[in-house]
Amino acid sequence: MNARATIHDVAQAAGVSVKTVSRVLNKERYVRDDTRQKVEEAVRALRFSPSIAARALAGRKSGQIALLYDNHSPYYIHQIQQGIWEACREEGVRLLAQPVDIASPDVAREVGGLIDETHIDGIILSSPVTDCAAVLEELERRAIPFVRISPGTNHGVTSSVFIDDVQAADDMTTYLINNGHRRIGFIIGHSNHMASNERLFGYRRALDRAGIEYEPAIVLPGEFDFASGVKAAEILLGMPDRPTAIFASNDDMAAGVLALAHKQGIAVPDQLSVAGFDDTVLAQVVYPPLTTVRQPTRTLGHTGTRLLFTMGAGAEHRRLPHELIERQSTRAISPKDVS
Amino acid sequence: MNARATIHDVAQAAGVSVKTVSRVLNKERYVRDDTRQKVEEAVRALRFSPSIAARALAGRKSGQIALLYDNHSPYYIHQIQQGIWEACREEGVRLLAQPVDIASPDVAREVGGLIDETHIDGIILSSPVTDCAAVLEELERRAIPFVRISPGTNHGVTSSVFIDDVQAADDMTTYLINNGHRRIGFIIGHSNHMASNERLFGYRRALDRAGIEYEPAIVLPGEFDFASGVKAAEILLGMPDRPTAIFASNDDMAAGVLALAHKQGIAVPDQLSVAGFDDTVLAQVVYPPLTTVRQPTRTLGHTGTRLLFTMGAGAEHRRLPHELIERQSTRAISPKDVS
DNA sequence: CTGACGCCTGCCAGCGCTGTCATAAAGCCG
DNA sequence: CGGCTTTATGACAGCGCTGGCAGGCGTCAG
Repeated sequence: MNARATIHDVAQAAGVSVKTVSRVLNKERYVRDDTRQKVEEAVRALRFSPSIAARALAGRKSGQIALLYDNHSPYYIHQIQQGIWEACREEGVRLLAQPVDIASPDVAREVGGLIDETHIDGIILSSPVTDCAAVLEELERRAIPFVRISPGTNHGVTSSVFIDDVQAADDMTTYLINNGHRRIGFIIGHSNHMASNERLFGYRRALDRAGIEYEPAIVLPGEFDFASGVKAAEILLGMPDRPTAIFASNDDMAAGVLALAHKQGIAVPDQLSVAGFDDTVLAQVVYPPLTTVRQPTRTLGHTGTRLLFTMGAGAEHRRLPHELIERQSTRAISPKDVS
Repeated sequence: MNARATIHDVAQAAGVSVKTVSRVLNKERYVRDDTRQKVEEAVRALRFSPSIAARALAGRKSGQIALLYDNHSPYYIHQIQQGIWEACREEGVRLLAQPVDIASPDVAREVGGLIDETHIDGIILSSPVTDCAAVLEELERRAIPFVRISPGTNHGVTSSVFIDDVQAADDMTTYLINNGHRRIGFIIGHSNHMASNERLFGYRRALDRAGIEYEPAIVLPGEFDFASGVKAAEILLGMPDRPTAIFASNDDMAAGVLALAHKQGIAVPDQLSVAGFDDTVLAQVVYPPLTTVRQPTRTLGHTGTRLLFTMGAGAEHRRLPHELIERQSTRAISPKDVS
């Protein structure tokens, strides 16, 4: 009752050899149906769960994968994680969530240590770890399968899942333009996320197409967090001729803009339109709820994990659809509204 | 270079036996200083990381602990996790974060499976898993050490960390009363969190002490999430004689109240004071920033983990201080303000 | 000088599984 | 029916580490 059951106990209970139990557990071929059933019954009766440790030691795989992240938006990584977990559960695989510091000189060693210690047989990288050269190198040296979620760079040999950040930012910018906005402030994301550049590029592309001149003065750097959104907003809203709309590269920064607008008594969306990106829970929690680009975070995690499990078939790059979500933080203006 | 280094490689490189290497790795006594240094050098040179799997299999401990959670506030568990991770890193222990569903009839089996599979040597329970009878029973049957973060019930044999929820809610209510509020709406937390009752109790205690009658009509159930905050607010703010203040049992629900107030054009804090609980990041992200009770989440996680590591010394129950954080969502009213 | 004891190190078994190989039974073909 | 392949099962070694034990050496009291 107290001591854990081992494969030997199961074998004895089922009247077969340990190897046969092992075969059943690993769904191998060449086990007669009635044998399989006997074993399965014994497993249930003894509440047997195979030791990952013993498995990892004896075999080639451990049934564990790891998620590496260095992302400061809890909502974002929470949702990614959720999707990964679901996929893992379907597959009976355990997940190790591991935060890393991609700026640290020891990242590679740490990731290497993680692999050696835990015998994980696959890794999921979330942005911005996806583009950390030291980590990628280490993973390749060890020839461990991995997939990347929202990577910024292309990579032939390994799978990835992502959305079209350029097009998404273009869509949002175009939406604002179609709503009559001509001066649209933009807050760039954290410089270590490749997506930041792509979103900026999409913004510029939409502007270009509409024949609106790009104004560097109303394009400010940010770091994907609330505080940097406030900071950028302080500059943008302090301008004598302030933009009529602000498009922030993620929801956290958009929330910062909203907060400052409230504080300064600028009505959103009546006097200022604000748009975000990601559609994390945050977008609906602030007031007014944010018009934003919905990124299917959960699905990104889920799909990425599935790709990892089916890696044998070669690298696959899957683009998932994004969606513009119109809420109450943006409004159409007529040209005469512009001061 | 490619194949992982084993303890044998290290032993050979250092010119000692594997057992001696093992002694150095485990900081055992009885190793000469120069031997220790030779070994440590070899470890560094070979970039050796001991296999957790082999350790777990051979020895009594695996150097892994798990965090069990079933909490839908990403900010909250993120911060708890943060604290735990720091403590783990100090100790060279790996953390497995595991979501569970305490309402599922299989929780116990799942937790048991986790223990069997991973050989973890300790568990941290976060609320509300802290009070899930099935889980507690399973853990006790297996005699695995665990600590509880913010448990609702007392438990002699195992350590815990918590804040005084009753006092904290009392403090906040008293603060509102001292600001002239007499009709204070209250939104209860999720019924499966013991803290919910305690906060309600603190609210009532403060009311009692001030000689204010308890009005069941303005005390509504919630579920610790944004949506339930909105729902409760719809009722409270729809009353002909609505409360002048609303105290929500956590920040997520307070954010819901804020959102509805905005939508209905009720100015916060001028026409309505709103208070939250937890002081997660969310409290500063909404507008106006929430007056709330700061719970030292990170420290709760860190302290809990330390208690787990030092469990041998017997169970310890540690109460951490809370703090009332005054921001802009509350305001004093004079009696005549009341309609 | 001897014995007792503390310090340091190495040998070996074995943790709970899977891989490899051997072997037996069953199916198939002309 | 003999020789072939396919299916089904078991024996056994060994993954990388630690626990238990044996044993050598130095120190110190008697």
